[in-house]
Amino acid sequence: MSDLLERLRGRGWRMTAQRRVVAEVLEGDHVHLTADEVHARAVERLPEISRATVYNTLGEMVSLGEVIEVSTDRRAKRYDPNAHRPHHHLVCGRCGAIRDVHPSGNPMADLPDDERFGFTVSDVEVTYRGICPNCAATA
Amino acid sequence: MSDLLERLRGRGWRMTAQRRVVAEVLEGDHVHLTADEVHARAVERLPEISRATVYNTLGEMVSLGEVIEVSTDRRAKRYDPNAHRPHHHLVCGRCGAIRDVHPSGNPMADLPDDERFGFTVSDVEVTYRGICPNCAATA
DNA sequence: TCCTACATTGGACTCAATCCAAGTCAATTT
DNA sequence: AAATTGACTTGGATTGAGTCCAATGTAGGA
Ligand SMILES: [Mn+2]
Ligand SMILES: [Mn+2]
Ligand SMILES: [Zn+2]
Ligand SMILES: [Zn+2]
Repeated sequence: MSDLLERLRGRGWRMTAQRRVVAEVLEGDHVHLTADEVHARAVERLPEISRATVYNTLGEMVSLGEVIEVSTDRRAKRYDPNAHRPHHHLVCGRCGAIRDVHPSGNPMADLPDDERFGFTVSDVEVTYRGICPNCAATA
Repeated sequence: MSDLLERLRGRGWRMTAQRRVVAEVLEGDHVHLTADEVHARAVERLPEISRATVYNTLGEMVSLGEVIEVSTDRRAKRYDPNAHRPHHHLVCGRCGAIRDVHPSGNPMADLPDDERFGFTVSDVEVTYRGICPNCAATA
């Protein structure tokens, strides 16, 4: 049963078939689907669901903090249900595979005061890039 | 005289008025202009320059490694002539101001082997987010 | 069961970027 | 200096991701 769905229900959401399938599609670890991928999988369960609703639902999940948006390239945004454990991303430059990673240390502490230009720094986002073992094998 | 322009000339580029003004617009530190901003400034010097040429020229500078593309948000890409000293970015979430920063330490060393999933990691990109002093003052 | 505020829908629209065929021109050759 | 030619430039059409909207449908409370 959907962990994400349970949390959303608990927030007093009006539950609809559309929202249910979107939440169900986002189950799992290392899930980073585009809106169109979410839509394609949702359609398998609920053929009449529209792209607009998928966008609406994902957008609401994001503003509720239950899903995060990930932009590792300039293509479509990806939607990540792993919102409750802060993490960064490791991306394969060949096939686009994305893994959640948890670096040791705090990258924010690595920014010296004299490199802050008077900014109040509140967040840091780290993207590691490389080649995944699968692509390395099929070199 | 343009440092960037000198490097491009040295690579055997056919020199045109259009390429010259694009290179000149990209002079300076902490420069992170969008293609449209580059175009607007280029038009002041060469009124008939087209958007397509600005895109072409920026794209070539990028593939020559003389300019880097920066995507700190989902809006237009930004073009950064500071390609020869690796750096990261500090971004104001309110006004979009971008500063070049050089964190101490090597963020790539912060990714433990058991968090690499067999990837060959070749690059890391860090974006610090916060509020700039200007925006903090006009809170 | 009825009501209505909220949710869904398809299509039009935006924005950044790319593509293209036709025209232009920088640099080499004669 | 003129001719040549392949690279460069141009405006407009096209694409891709996402947003907006007015009309329609419906979940959940009364
Ligand atoms: Mn993730
Ligand atoms: Mn920069
Ligand atoms: Zn791969
Ligand atoms: Zn600011």
